[in-house]
Order: sequence, then C-alpha cells, then structure tokens
Amino acid sequence: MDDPSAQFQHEDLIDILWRQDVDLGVERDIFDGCLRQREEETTRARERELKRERELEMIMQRLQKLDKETGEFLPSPSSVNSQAVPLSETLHSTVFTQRSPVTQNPLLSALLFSQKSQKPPSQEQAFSELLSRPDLQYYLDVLESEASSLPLDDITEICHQNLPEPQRENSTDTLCGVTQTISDSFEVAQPLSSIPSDPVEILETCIQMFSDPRDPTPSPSNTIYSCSTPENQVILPKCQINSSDSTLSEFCSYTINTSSLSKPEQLNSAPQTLLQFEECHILLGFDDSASVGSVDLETSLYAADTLSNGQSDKDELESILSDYTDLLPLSLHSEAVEATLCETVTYAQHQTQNESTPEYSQREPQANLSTTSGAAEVQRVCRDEQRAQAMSLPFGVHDIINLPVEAFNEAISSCKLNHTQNSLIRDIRRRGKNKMAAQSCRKRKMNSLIDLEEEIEDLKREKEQIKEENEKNTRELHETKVKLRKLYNEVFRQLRDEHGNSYNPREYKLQHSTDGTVYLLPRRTADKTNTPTEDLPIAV
DNA sequence: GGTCCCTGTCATGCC
DNA sequence: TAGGCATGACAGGGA
Repeated sequence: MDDPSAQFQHEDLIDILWRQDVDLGVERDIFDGCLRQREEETTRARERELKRERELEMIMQRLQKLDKETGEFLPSPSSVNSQAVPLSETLHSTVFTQRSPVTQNPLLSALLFSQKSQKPPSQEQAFSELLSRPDLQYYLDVLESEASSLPLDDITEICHQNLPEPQRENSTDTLCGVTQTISDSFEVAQPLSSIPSDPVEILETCIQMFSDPRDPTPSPSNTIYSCSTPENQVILPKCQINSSDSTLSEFCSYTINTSSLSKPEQLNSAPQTLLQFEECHILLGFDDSASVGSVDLETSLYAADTLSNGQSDKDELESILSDYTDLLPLSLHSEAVEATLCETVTYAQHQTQNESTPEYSQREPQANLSTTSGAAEVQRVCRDEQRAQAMSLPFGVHDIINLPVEAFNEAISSCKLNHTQNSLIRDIRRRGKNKMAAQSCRKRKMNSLIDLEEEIEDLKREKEQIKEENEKNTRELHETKVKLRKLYNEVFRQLRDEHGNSYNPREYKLQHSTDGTVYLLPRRTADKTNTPTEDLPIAV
C-alpha cells in the first residue's frame, strides 16, 4: 500500500464499489472507516465529558453537604461571579460552568482567578485537568467525611494509606500541585504576606474557609473578592494580613469593606477577632493611639477639619460623637485618644453653645479685650450653677434662662418645687435675663459711642469743607469787587458832559437802579439826600 | 493703694 | 398684671 499508484487504485476501487452499493440503497459512511473511527472517538470523548461532569456535580453536592453541616451556605457561582466580573467572565464558561468544588469556594476562586490575567492559558487547562484527577477527588471525599473530626495531618495520612498504589505515588505530587496553585494565588493576591510553605497548612486554611461557621453571610467571598476590587487593592497590601489566618483576614476585610464600622455589634461579637485585629495592627506597625486611624482616620480628620473651620454645627459634632461612641465598645481606643476626643467634642460643643447663645455672641467684643475677665465671668456663671446644684434644681441654668415663658412656667409647675427653689429659679432667670440685657445695653451704648464718635468725625470733616468753601467764596468775592472797580472806572472815564468834558469821579458817581438803569449822580447831593437832584439824574 | 475697666446685679421705668 | 426690656447706678474683681 506504500505505492501511491496502488493507493489510488485501492481508493478508486472502493469508490467504484460504493457507487454500486449506493445504487443498491446502501450508504457510503458505513464503509468509511476513518469517518466511523472519528465518530467513535467523538462519542467516547462526549461520554468522558459527561462522566467528568457527573463526578464534578457529585463533588459539588458533597461539598455543599459539608457546608450545611457546618451551618454555612456557600454562595452560588453567579453571586460570586457578580462580585468578580473582571476575573471570571472568561473563566465562567470554562471552569464555573463545570461547577468545580474549588470554584465553588470563593476563597479558592478568588485566589486562583485573581491572577487569571497573569496566568497563561495552559495553567487554566492544567487546573481543569487537576480537578479531574481521581486522587484529588479521593482527597476531597476524605475531607468531606473527616474534616470535622480529624486533623488535616490525619486526613492526609488516611489518604496515603487508602489510596491505590498508582494513585498513592502521585498523591503527594497532586497535593503539592494543588497547594502550589493556591500558594501562587496567594503570592499574587498578597505579595507581602507570609505564605505557608507547607501544603498541609495551605489546605488547612482552605478548609477553614470552607467550614467557617462564624459568619453566616458569604464572608469569604466578600473577603477575597473585595480585596480584588480596585478600592481595596490599595488597602490590602498595607494590612499585610497573614494568609494563614483566615479569621483575621476576614475581619480586616470586613472592616475595610464596611470602612465606617457601622456594625459594632458584629465586632463585639467576636472578641477573639478583635484581639486578632489588634494584633494585626501591631503587625502593621500601628501603635495604640493610631489604632483607630485605619478604621476611622477619615472621621478623625474630618472632625479636626470641621473644628478648625470655625466650629462646625452641632449636628456634625453629634454625628462625630456618635461615631466615636459607637467605636468605644470596641476598646480599640487608647485612653489618650479618647480623652482628647472628649475634650475636643466638649470644647466644640461649648463653642457651639456659646455661638448659639446671644449672651456670648454679644459679649464677643468685650471678651476680646480681656481674657481674664472671661475666667471671672465663668466663675460668676458657675455661681448660679452652684446654687442650682445646691438646691437640686431639675433644670440647667441655660434652660432656666433661655426657655420661653410658657415652657418655663409649665416646667416649674410640672416639677414640685418648694418656695426657695421657686424663688431661686426665678432669680436665676431674672438675673440671667438682666445680665443679657445689660450686655446688650452696654453693647448698644458702646455702639452708640462709636456712632457718636463717627458722627463727630463727620461733622469735623463737614466743617472743614464749609470753611474751605467760605474761603473760596471770599476770594471770589474779592476778585469780583476788583473787577467791578475796574469796570466802574472804565465806564466813568468814558462819560462826557455836553461840552465834551469828563466827569470828576470825586464829584459824581454811578448808581445802579433795580430796573437796570444806571444813573450819574453828584456825590455830594447823593451823599446828603441819597436822591437825585433836579439837574440829575443823568442816565448813562 | 489708687485707678481704670469689665462684668454682674439691683432698682426703676416703660411697653 | 406679669414678664421682658432698657438703663442708670453700684459693687466686685482683676490688671
């Protein structure tokens, strides 16, 4: 058959025979050996795939059963995928659809797929093949049945003893392969963490993640997938969470995820976790005073910022205070931080109260004049406070003074006060009101003085302006007189009598009447009678 | 120790 | 008429 011509003749002969058979009603593919062989291979491959899927489903069901025993419900692949879309979109069609027990576990999924982009395709294929290894299946079966009762070392020993000899030879390599895969994932996800070198430790960590009953919510998925989110990728490496401590990493992740610590009761429910968290802070190099920094540093900075911005409003301060009081049961604060916080909030509240009270707002200019007077004022204020406390008054001085009349009367009538208390409370109110009135009065008086001083300055300026105007008018008047004199002399020089002689200015003068007529009057007659003579006037 | 300034308090009148 | 306001006067305390 090596001869090409013979091969051609053989195939040609088959073709001729096929045509004859077709004519007799027989199909060609029955005689096509290659095609039949390919179909058989395809069928076998399909059967193998179905068998593998059945095995994987059995493993999945066993693992789910294991989870139910520990009281934990693993998240569905869809929910896991929803939190790791960029990681699992491409793998979903290959691995997740196989419902792998490893992919069913969020920790392993995240660890394995977090570096999917960095992993070559051959590694994914090797991972798929790894899941189909019967020795690994055997490990998982043993883990399912004995994980709750036996330590992992014993489980490993059982696997070694009960495995068939050929599988036992590869079991260690298989386990090492699995753990190496997980370890690689850890190294990618947490490059700064300390990875257990022992495969047993790594598997133990995985088992803890499988069977951790503390958190009914799918916390592992939150833990790891949240670590893979962009906003937490910055935080996680800083934490340097020990990968072997799943509880610690879970708590840190939860803390990072919540970031506002809005669920302190959950934190209180796990004192051990808190202790580990503190150890985590120690591991991170945080001192006690900064122990709140990572969890509420933003709030602290916000509080400091708002306080530095002119004492923010009371609601914000109360919000901050409530945030800190929520954190207080955590015992994560050092006493120094707590004391500083209390002082800050108290001071801010005092400032807020002062600003809200007209008494203090009106006192501001005077308070700036003397700081020591403020201390004396505090003592005076405390005098009524002490009186109120001594008489066991049910209200504060501030309320006594600032309550409206109706509310005040209702309050003192609702409380059974004796005569002394009633008298004192009314005196306190009267003094307080009068004190505020006196302050207002003094402020008005001061403002009035300031206004009067300003008015004096204005009047002085106005006087100067009038004086300057008067001087100007005097100058202008003088200039006008000079001009008028010149004009007078000029007109007088031009006057002539009937003989053509000019008039003597010492004997005659010009007089301007109201109708605009100018008369020439003899000076002597005009001076004596102040009326024109018979020979006069002479109109000019 | 006297003086000045600030503040609280009282008394009084007015609204 | 009670309560609040305005204001002069006085006293205490600090600088």
